[in-house]
Amino acid sequence: MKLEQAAKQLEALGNPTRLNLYRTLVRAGEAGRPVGYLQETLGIAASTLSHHLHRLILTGLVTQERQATTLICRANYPVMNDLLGFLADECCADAACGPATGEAAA
Amino acid sequence: MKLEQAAKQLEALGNPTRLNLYRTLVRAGEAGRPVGYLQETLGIAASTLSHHLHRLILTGLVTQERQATTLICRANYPVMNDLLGFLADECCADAACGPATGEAAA
DNA sequence: CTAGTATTTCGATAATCCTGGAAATAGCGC
DNA sequence: GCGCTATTTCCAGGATTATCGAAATACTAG
Repeated sequence: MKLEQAAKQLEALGNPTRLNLYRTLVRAGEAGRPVGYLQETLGIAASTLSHHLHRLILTGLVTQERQATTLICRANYPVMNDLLGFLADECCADAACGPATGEAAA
Repeated sequence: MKLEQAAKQLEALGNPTRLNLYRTLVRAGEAGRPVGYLQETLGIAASTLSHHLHRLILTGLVTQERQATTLICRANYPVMNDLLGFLADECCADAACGPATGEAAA
């Protein structure tokens, strides 16, 4: 069920620490960021970061790639877009959707 | 901080029951849906529904309006759009937002 | 192989959440 | 006011989460 999947992703983003982490990665773009850098930036314990990262990876929101001893983390844009699409899905079927109405019609 | 607010809203949506509930309301559009109807549709205890509803209301995602003895619930579209905007915010600053690739902003 | 750095896993604690039943409250119609 | 339905609040139990420090693992460089 798609709803279950979406709920898991939303839950993953629904923690300030993880949301912050995820946004950092989104900002970083394709370049991604090494775990160590993230740990310093966010100022949390390495184990805590690893835990959160793991969660984001499980939901598919983030991917990792090894570069020597360093692990590079990247936001998974397609997954994010999918999630946004899921939320906006039935929204604009109704005119009340607000300013950004173009989506549904187009 | 906006991030805290966004995290709370995402957390609110990050529960299958609540996400289902919220989507039902999003689908319902401006007409909204009475609490009783939602309870039957979702098939959960009234107290549980009330609890979840309360949470969605606290985060601003849902509003309520009294109609005699019945309470009508509605999705708050502007808030939803705000949240979607927050997520997509830095995303499309990078070409990677689409199918894949693009280059890093850094 | 050895030393060294980067990252994860383990273990443990405090906090929070989800769920439902029972009781309380809100508003309507008579 | 009284009875009735709709909804919420109170209470409790079991499950999950967030966080960290310490120990273990992964990989590179020499």
